Amino acid sequence: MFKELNPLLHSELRLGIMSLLLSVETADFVYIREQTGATAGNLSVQLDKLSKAGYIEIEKTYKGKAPCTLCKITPEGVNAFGQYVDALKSYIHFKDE
Amino acid sequence: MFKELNPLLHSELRLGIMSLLLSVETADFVYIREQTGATAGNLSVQLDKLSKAGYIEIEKTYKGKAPCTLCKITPEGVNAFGQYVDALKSYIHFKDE
DNA sequence: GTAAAGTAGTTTATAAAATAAACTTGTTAT
DNA sequence: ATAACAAGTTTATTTTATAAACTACTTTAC
Repeated sequence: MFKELNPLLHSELRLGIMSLLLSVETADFVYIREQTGATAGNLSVQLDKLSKAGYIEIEKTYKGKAPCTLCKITPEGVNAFGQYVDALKSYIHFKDE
Repeated sequence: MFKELNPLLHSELRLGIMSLLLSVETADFVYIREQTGATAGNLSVQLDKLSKAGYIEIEKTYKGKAPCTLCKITPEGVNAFGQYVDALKSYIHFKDE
């Protein structure tokens, strides 16, 4: 009846991160924090989870002398997101758009 | 950027319950348990939360001699669900259907 | 009739998760 | 040098989901 919702994606912040990364393909820590409104601590933890799951890749670089954490969605991430959306459709009937 | 996802609805089981009640308009405890695959304990707790939020109404009746807990979505529930779906669209681009 | 097994549901205890507060490391401005 | 700031991380706290254990009642078997 209802498809299982991947618990890693069924989280407001992680869903926002993934949604963002889907649209821009690469974003740094500060940008993600600003766009999602998350606290740095929370963001750090959630990025770590997504990274460990293989849904995103994290590269630590520098922007000038300041550290800069770059994030990028992986093909597995894109796939998992697609499946999540598909599962959502068993709960919700989307029309329009 | 991203709309807030009502935490009461952003839960796999509660979303399933609400989705179910939207389609049938009235369902009893056992039916909901079967359709969602939830354990009785978990279902009891989540129905209570939805009821306390005013999203569903619970009526305790009898089916013959056996107790029967009837659930029905309220207008506020319908409305909250609609807003939840709307918020989801800020995270996800739904096409088709 | 009474013991055993089953049904419907609740309460309570546990495990997992989200989140923020506190901290670390380095940098820029005074 | 010292103070204030930026980018993150680690740790601690609170919340939440979930299942296990329980209650109350009913039916079935002896």
